[in-house]
Amino acid sequence: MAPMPKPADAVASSPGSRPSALSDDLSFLLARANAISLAAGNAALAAHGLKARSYSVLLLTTDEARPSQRELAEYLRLDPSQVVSLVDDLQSRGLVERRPDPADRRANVVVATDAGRQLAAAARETARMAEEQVHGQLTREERHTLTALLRVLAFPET
Amino acid sequence: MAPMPKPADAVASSPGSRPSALSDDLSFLLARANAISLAAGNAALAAHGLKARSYSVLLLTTDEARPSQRELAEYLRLDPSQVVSLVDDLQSRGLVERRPDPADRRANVVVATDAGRQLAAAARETARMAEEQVHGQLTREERHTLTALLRVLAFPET
DNA sequence: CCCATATCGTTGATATTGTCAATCGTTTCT
DNA sequence: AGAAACGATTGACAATATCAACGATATGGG
Repeated sequence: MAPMPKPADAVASSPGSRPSALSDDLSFLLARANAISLAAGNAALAAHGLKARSYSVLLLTTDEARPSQRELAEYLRLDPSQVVSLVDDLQSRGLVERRPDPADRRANVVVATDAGRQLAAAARETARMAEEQVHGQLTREERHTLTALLRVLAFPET
Repeated sequence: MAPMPKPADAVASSPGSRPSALSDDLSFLLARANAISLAAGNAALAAHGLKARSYSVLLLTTDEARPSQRELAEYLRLDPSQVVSLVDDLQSRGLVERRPDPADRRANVVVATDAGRQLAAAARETARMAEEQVHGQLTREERHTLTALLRVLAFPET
């Protein structure tokens, strides 16, 4: 059982093939991998009239947690005003509803409608397949490792 | 020697603490981790009058590989027209030069000036420290693993 | 209880970034 | 040589990000 995946390295010096200045920079790799993943996701979700953004909002509103807009903004790292637009759009399509938070009348709880849940389920399937293609080079175990490591960066303790 | 880092999972059901719908979605974690990393990088690099974008361009032009603008665009996943703007900016500040590619008169090779190299070195230090803060939760070995895995996603074979 | 202060959602203005088509000069293919 | 492809550039436009301000509530201290 190999602890270190070690996927085909030895990138040392194919001359001129790939600039090396950033090739081991975690931030850069993060940016590039994200760009690729995002492009694939958007392309796939377009079939449902969604983008990565609207998809993630929709999916979160199917959750038990019943997030408020502020919570959505924080979780997705968006400005609250962007969440307004996203929810406006989803709501206008009948996929989502704004409900007053009984505990705090300033806040809106956003919750998916039946249609929203239905679309979310379909889109989730599509997204899953798109990811499969993007992450296909990794074994299941590698993906688990990657997920765990990314979670540390994505949700820092301090 | 623990093969799997396994950083504090069991996120099963702390009620209301964190929406779970996306918490194990690789694409989402990628996006969020990148957003955090990018924000930290931009904040740090601002001290040098740079952003993540301009920094990465500048850094690549200090490389031996002497990238053309097209190569920069491809590597950074930018539209060629965006590279024009970035190089324009750096050039107007005397950090970078456009040189005709002797092998192809259509192409420009972009190369850092002495001032550019000097700034790049300083900025690199700054960036390194900023990353240290972002990735501080990971051990050195975990970072290596993460880098290797991300490289597979960032530079797919097929 | 009342006031000062903070929060949530919203709007609007503005900047930054992303995307696309068209063009010029050059290269490549046949 | 001529046709097609390519690199850089420009310009137009869409999408996204960032910020300040506001009305409606909440909250905490006096």
